[in-house]
Amino acid sequence: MYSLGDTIRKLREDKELPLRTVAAFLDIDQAILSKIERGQRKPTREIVVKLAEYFKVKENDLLVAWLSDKLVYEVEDEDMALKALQVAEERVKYITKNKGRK
Amino acid sequence: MYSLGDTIRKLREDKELPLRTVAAFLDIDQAILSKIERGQRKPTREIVVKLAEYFKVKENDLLVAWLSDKLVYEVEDEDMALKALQVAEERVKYITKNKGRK
DNA sequence: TTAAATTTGACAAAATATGTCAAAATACAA
DNA sequence: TTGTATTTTGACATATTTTGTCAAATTTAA
Repeated sequence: MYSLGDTIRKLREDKELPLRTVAAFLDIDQAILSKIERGQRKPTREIVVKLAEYFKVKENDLLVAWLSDKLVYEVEDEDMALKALQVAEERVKYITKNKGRK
Repeated sequence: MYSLGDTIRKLREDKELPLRTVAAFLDIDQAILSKIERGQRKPTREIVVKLAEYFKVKENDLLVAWLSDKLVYEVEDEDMALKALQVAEERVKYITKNKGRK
């Protein structure tokens, strides 16, 4: 269960590409990419989509990692983190099920 | 499974209190409280704590509703919402388990 | 030691969240 | 209906957070 940062750092290092190269493709400063890989910054959705394209991995896999990163970040210093996630899960299930109706 | 807004609206209406009164206690504009109750605005953590105090309900119950509201809001227009929540849950469990160690 | 790559931190710009206010809408009693 | 209290709405201001830029410092590897 790896964070998005760990995942893209591995993808980049396996191809032996410098931050500079990937950052240029993404059209962001390499400093940001460095921080993203180490979890100090959260990438935008757009950057995640570009990363999937660049490394030719499934966009959805990266987006799930990205979204769950944000969720973990949002609850991490709360005691009721787990409980809140479980409640949110139930609510999302309910919303999905009733989609379209009233 | 009710949202935080529904919950506090019910608490307030059961006591037949106007927005004005509760908002004054919270030290916010009644317009904000109106929007919070209808889910158009997200209250701050501080406001949620004050609401629990005011209505004499468990602070944690309200905070769980508040946090899960924020989580649902964060994922709601994403296809992979449920998947992301499940991954986040696993990650939080892992983090909690290993808390203290490095 | 050099050169390339990475990391850091101060700062700026952009985006989002939060709050204020007054007017409009609603509810409801007289 | 009218009058009054309550609630809702939306334009706007302020505050906070996020995102990005840049240059210098650090690390890595030859």
